[in-house]
Amino acid sequence: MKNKEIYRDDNKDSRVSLSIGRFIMQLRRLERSPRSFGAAGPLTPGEIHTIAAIGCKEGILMGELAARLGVTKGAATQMASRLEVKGFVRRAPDPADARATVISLTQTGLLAYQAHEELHRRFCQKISACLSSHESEIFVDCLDKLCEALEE
Amino acid sequence: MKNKEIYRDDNKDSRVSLSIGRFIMQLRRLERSPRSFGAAGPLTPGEIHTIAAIGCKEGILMGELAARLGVTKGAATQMASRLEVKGFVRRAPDPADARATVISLTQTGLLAYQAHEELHRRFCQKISACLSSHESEIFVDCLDKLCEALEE
DNA sequence: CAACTATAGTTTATATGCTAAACTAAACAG
DNA sequence: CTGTTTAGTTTAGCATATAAACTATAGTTG
Repeated sequence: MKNKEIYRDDNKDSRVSLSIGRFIMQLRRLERSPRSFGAAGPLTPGEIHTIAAIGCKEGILMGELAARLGVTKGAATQMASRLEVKGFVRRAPDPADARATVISLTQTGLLAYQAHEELHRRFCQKISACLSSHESEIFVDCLDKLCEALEE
Repeated sequence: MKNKEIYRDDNKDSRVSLSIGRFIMQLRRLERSPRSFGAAGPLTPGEIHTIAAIGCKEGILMGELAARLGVTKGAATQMASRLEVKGFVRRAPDPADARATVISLTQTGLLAYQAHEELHRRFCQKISACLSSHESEIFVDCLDKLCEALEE
């Protein structure tokens, strides 16, 4: 009886961990492929994530961008440079602090940003179609708990 | 009233999408740092994942390894080469098919594998401590649903 | 005020983790 | 037997970072 209980616990946890593993694989798959956003031509995952982060906040500074993306300032600078060359963003000195750089989207960048937002909206709709309110709540709760657990 | 309903729906879905986003950031953070497994010295995420995939199945073929990891055969070969140089795996021709290569763990590789398994066990216990049976069930269900949705 | 420290961003070199393409040898099909 | 497919390997290149070194600016202290 007691043994059976332990068995069930183990089974439950590896079911969860298996599903998490699959979810992660799926996320990885999605994260790997360049795709088109608007009329902007193909953009790598990193590029569109950066555009999205810039589009979220008017007049973001380079250091803020780095923080938002969770990368080093060097990485953010390199990506911003690349997107500037491609015509998606503009860099300008910050009037309030001569050391700082303000990054903004060009018209092309804005198109890409908007296309990404639309995709995001579609994703949210998909979630809506899949999960009930109750499920969503529990899912968010579990995922947040998992994130906390992963902190250690 | 109807408008309010839509508002609530949007809020629900962006809660989910926000949590997923956070989860992804956390995964990224974890995926970036080499760590020690057993007495094996530091191993990159890719290395330990490959060791884990090899350890899972006795006498895995290179193509199977690639499939399991969700990468190209070329990528699998390169990683196996690297791990062979480091002494974690062995490569041998498959007796059943001269084109094929069988990959197995060395003693060092096995130590790393076992250490990773122990970590995995700890993770499962952590999940156990965090989530009730009911939560787990719903969580798994949601994850599986989202995986399917993400296929498109 | 000057000297020192901290900070923002940039640049460079390097590592990790892939992919595609080209190639070789073996297996399979007709 | 010939032609096609398949397994693995190798090479070149790309994406996405990091650390370190650097320059210029801002802040702090005496």
